[in-house]
Amino acid sequence: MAMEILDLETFLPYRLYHLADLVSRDFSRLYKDHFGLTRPEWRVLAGLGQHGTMTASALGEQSAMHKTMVSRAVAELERRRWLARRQDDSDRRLEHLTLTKAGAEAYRNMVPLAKAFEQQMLGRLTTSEQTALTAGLAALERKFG
Amino acid sequence: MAMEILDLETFLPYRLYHLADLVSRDFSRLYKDHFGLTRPEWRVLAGLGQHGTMTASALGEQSAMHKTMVSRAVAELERRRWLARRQDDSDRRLEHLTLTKAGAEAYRNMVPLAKAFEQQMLGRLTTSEQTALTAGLAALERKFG
DNA sequence: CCAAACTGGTTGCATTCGTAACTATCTATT
DNA sequence: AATAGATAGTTACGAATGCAACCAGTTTGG
Repeated sequence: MAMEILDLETFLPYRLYHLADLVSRDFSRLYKDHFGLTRPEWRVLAGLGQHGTMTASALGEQSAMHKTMVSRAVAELERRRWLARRQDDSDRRLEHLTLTKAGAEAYRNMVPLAKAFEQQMLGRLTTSEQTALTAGLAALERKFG
Repeated sequence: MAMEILDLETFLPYRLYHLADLVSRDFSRLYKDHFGLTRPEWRVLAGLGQHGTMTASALGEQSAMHKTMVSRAVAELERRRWLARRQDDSDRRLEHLTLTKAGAEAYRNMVPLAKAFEQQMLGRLTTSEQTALTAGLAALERKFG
């Protein structure tokens, strides 16, 4: 077969996707097994924990989620009483979302686990590998994001 | 709120996933719009184009796909007459898959598009950024894959 | 040999997710 | 004001995916 070949293993989009899938699958056990959260729910929790109060659209922008996913994740976390909604006074389309005590508590428990996961991940790399990785990702983000 | 904060934007699993999602979504237009393929179908095409003849399990391993996805993608490509199955003589559970003329033709058309995409992606980065990126990804792959 | 365990591949079912259409509200133009 | 166009968020539906159960064929150990 005298045709030009594409080597899948070294093809950048494939490598990225595959790695992200592996890591994400691994990480998801943290919030799935320990807290029974889906990925969108975890992201909403993370967003509100980090920023205090946000609207659904702001959440969507910050964590790169489609508004339908935000909507469903918020509904579920509200059902659990992990967050509360408050209507905006001047614009009644807007809802300000905040973690409840229980939600903040869950966030507080989650953060060290997440950081430990990341550390364990980076810990497997040498310092120069870590630098290369973050520099490379940052470069891609600058051009893509 | 005096709690430890996790910064989502710089959290490695999130960054990886988000970038991969952006790139993959962008790249998928190539095989979706031009050839009407799904991602699993594209990967099967790529695997067979690269390796000539493979079994379904080999495809699954090479391209990190669940065997159900391989099975469905193979069925669809067979329906299109882009690949053909041949039973193994000594082990009748095995099927050897090969691209047909039409499948090879599609592959031949696809490869330059994929390479151009990758080049365009890398082209936005400086040489040292490219080196950093591939080194960083390779390091992660060594420890994770 | 023959039952038990294993492997390649398919199918049914439940979950996840994205697109598009919808409701309600707000803004801008006239 | 009144209407047209935008925006926040929800919902309904379809497509993609994963898990588990399954079938057919093969290997292994008594």
